[in-house]
Amino acid sequence: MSLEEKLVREMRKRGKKVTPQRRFIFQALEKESDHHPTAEEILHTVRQTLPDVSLTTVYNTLHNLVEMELLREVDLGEGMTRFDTNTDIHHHLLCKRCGKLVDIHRQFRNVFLPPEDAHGFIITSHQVIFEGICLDCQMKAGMLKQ
Amino acid sequence: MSLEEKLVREMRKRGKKVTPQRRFIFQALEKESDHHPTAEEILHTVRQTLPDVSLTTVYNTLHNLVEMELLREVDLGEGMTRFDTNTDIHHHLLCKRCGKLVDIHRQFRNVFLPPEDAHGFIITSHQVIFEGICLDCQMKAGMLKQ
DNA sequence: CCCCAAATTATAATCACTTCAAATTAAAAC
DNA sequence: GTTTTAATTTGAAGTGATTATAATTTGGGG
Ligand SMILES: [Mn+2]
Ligand SMILES: [Mn+2]
Ligand SMILES: [Zn+2]
Ligand SMILES: [Zn+2]
Repeated sequence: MSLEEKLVREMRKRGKKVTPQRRFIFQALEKESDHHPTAEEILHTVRQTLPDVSLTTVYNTLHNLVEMELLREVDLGEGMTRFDTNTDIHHHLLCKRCGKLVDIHRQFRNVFLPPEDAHGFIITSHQVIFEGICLDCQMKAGMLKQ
Repeated sequence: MSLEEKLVREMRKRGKKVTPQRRFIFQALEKESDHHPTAEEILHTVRQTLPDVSLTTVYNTLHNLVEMELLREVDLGEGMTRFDTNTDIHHHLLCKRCGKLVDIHRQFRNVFLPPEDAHGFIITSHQVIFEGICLDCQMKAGMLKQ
């Protein structure tokens, strides 16, 4: 089942309308699922086939999906929010130079806060963010030996 | 040696001027060091004794300190940047309800990316972010048994 | 005490995102 | 198929944090 089909079903299941705008946004999410797109990027992709969609609709739809827990927001202090269709637990690796963002599927069993370190918080999630310099940026900077 | 003294010394060491504005910003950072203040919070504190400082100066000074690696920016997607005078490696615990941000000084030895998972990146740092609900917010929401 | 590069300031601009109110429309009811 | 209506879409205006600009002031070396 494609992501579009899945999201259409989930919308229907919750009595939400399936508009053309939403379908194309779902398609754009599927097409760009590998690189954690921003709302603007989704808008740009959707406008290639539906030139009059508004940015507001894109934000509306993305926020709906987040609320429905079918989409995850990833915010790493770059000044804009990225969206992640992968809602499984996973972590991220960010290039400080170009902003490239890669999934890390490794588990870190060790990452757990025992009650005495939790300051009374109820802990609902955690994420690990690695930062560094990607291959392309090492290349551009002439950082590769050999 | 107080934080103010330390920062004044570091400024002098790099040939930077020590202005009254900067001194009061250093004092504000020291005073608020426990709660990861924003630029606006620093501005507010400084204005209690120096009512005419500009927000621009606060941002300038904070960014200088970040560049000098004497201050760390913490951005967790709350829409504004917080500043952290603790530049040692440590992690954070964030309340999703009220934004309270607490330091975690525990080490997670496990958190390391072996080359085969690093996608060719040179990894320069990592951070763990825990999210949850703080005691105060549990209280307000009547979530505490007993 | 002078000098001037560095720092400060007010103002305007930017940028991602949100709000709003009017126009459109999906889909349920007939 | 037609009607109905609440949900959705839309462009325009608004927000809030941060940055840019350019004129004014000043710390600190000589
Ligand atoms: Mn991801
Ligand atoms: Mn901290
Ligand atoms: Zn890169
Ligand atoms: Zn809280």
